[in-house]
Amino acid sequence: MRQLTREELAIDPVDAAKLLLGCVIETSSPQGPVAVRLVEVEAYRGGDDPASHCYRGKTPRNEVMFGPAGHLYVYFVYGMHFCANIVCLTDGVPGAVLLRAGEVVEGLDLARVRRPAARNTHDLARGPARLTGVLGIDRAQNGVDLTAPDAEVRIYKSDPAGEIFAGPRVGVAVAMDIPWRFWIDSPAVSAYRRGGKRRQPAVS
DNA sequence: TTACCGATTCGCT
DNA sequence: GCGAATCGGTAAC
Repeated sequence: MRQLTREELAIDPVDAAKLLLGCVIETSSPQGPVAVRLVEVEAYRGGDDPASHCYRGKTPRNEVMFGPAGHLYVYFVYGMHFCANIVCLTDGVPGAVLLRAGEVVEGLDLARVRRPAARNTHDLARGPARLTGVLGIDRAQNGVDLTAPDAEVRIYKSDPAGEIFAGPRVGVAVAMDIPWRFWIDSPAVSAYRRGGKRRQPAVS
């Protein structure tokens, strides 16, 4: 298992999303390491993607997405959760891959301590905010270079992902016809929810 | 300056 | 299956 390089991640977000499936993201902390094998991701691309945070241009919040590929972009949602993205800037077009779900492969005990609400092992990192939860990622890790050998958060290439499935992104109302969500077979893949209104209205 | 709402999760029914 | 918790960015006034 070797660390991914910045060059490998400086590609189109859709290709980066497929590349990252099956890869392992690991965090170091005083309490110990936790590593997660990615089983579900989503691609976001600036310019032509209205759902992307960088669609409307550079702001202090999203400036990391306009920087070098291979860095971590962390943002705060719903007043209580963090979501993590891997930047994959190409040809000046900002893009990122949202880490949606994974399987804990190292630091299981610490992961359980960080997420006591999880019913079982597969629930620990099933969902973007849960994934940042087990890894201990918050605003402090925004902008970390995942390709640096001594970074507190790192990304490793692991076994080939196998068959890759695709579908519309979760919680996103626009571009529903474009399958920018990718996952591999795993019990840790999160449940699909349609975007737009709070909840999908009953079809009657 | 203010109001609205989101790349969500959890607990209760 | 449904609604609350909770706050920063964005757009409108």
